[in-house]
Amino acid sequence: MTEDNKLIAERRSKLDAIRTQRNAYPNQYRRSHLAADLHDKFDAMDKETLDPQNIEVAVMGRMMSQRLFGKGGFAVLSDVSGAIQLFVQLNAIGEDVFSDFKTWDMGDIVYGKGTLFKTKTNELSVKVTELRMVTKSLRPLPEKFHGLSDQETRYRQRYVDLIVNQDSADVFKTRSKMVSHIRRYMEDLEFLEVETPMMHVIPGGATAKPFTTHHNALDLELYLRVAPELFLKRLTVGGFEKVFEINRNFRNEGVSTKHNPEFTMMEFYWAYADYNDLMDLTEQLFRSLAQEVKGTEQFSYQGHDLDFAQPFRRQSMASLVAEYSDGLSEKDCNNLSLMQQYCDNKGVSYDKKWKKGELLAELFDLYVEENLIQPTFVTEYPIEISPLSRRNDDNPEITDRFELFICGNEIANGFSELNDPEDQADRFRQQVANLEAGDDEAMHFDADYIRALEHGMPPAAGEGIGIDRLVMLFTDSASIRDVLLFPYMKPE
RNA sequence: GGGUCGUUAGCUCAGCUGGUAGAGCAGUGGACUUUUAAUCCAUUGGUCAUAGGUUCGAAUCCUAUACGACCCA
Repeated sequence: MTEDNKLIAERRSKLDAIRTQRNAYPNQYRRSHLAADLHDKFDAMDKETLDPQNIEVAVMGRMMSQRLFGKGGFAVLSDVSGAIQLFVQLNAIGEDVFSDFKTWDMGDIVYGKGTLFKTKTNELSVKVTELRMVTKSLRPLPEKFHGLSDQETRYRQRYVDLIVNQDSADVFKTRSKMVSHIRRYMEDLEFLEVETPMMHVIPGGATAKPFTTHHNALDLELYLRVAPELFLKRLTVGGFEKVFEINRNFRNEGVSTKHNPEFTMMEFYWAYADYNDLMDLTEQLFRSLAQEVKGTEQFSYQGHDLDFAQPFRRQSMASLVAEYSDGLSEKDCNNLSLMQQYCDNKGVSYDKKWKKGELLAELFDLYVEENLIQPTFVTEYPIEISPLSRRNDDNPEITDRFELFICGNEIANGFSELNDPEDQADRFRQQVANLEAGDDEAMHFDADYIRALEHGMPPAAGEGIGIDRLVMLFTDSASIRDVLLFPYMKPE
């Protein structure tokens, strides 16, 4: 990229000229209205009614277009709410200001004061009596018609993307609205919002590879958290019976259209509830989100029509594998050698060390996941892949756990919590064995967490909801990068 | 990690089987006091991602690298 091209040099010399005459970066100008306020109030009023009132307003924003002709011209200012047009006439502002105005560039930030009127084509505009550039833009904006479409530039220079692509700005406004709605929804249910550590001495709460960092003064290896789970559950021991946290997690894994190294989750824990209560809450939350964001419970994502008004399907993992694989029955899914035979026949590769739950999960990944378009709670997760979940009372091989899939994407993961300290210690030991066998996603032994459980954790259920993926769903975004203001990118 | 595609002016894009680099917008100069992708006339602007190679000659062919997009694991 040429840093000092001619366009920038020209703008810089205009700035230098301004500096010799006045403060080039003034901050005493104030607007009276946002663009959208003016449109809301006056768009409906006809010219004959509006013009004679001589309503005085002051607006500020980035100049996005300028159309000059002889002794007059129009400029469109864009502010956070929308855009408003200025009508600039030589007679009204004088020769000096007008000739100055003619040198301004797209992207300059401008203050305009004057009276409201409607143009011939009935567009609400400000007939300017006072005009001032408040910030010079030194870099040219992308062309106005095609905008900025280069994905890489959009992600790396999000500020430019936000200036020129209204769609992109709308995605992030929607994201903010969703997070705010979720927070309010949880508070209304009397969940308490808390913040727990991002830097962990013992990584835990999910099977995932952590980032490491180092505390200099303490000469201590620390891990960026992969999940807040174990801390939030300690809080239920402490008597906070309903807690939630909306915050960042960090996982040292691949980057894809569905994975960013740092991502946002809401996790919540609810004492005296079980995983069925979680599914009910989730379903209602998602419905109310759909109403809030979309205004309807029917909408589409990447060409798939979704209907959140229907009850979300709830189906066991084994029954889904039976449904989508070709030839395995639900009963077969409880038999390791039958599943291995099936894989051998189909040419599906697997690890001989896998237990039946692990192999079942693999088959689920392979055959089922991508087919789950309508919201589906997948239940009865095998114990082997659920080290923190409560064992089912009737079947010790499965846990009271679910994951929610929509359009083939995992959106949420929840379960009745394991609150038996001895069972939990056993499962940690199993994870440590996996870790020592080379599984770098396995969990560490967290002795303090066991100590907390030994004080007695109330029976509880907890869930994590991937906020980024949820935002993708509600903004019809194909890539997680489209819903992250500053997605991870390799250095330029 | 593997595969496919992409990278040309500030932006959006052309550029055929190798023969001196193009357009629109933006910019600059000029005309125009109700335009809205304003219009009209004139005009500036390039390390063709990077590094090698083939060739009399490379944006174009070959190799490697970087970054990105998409698909797969």
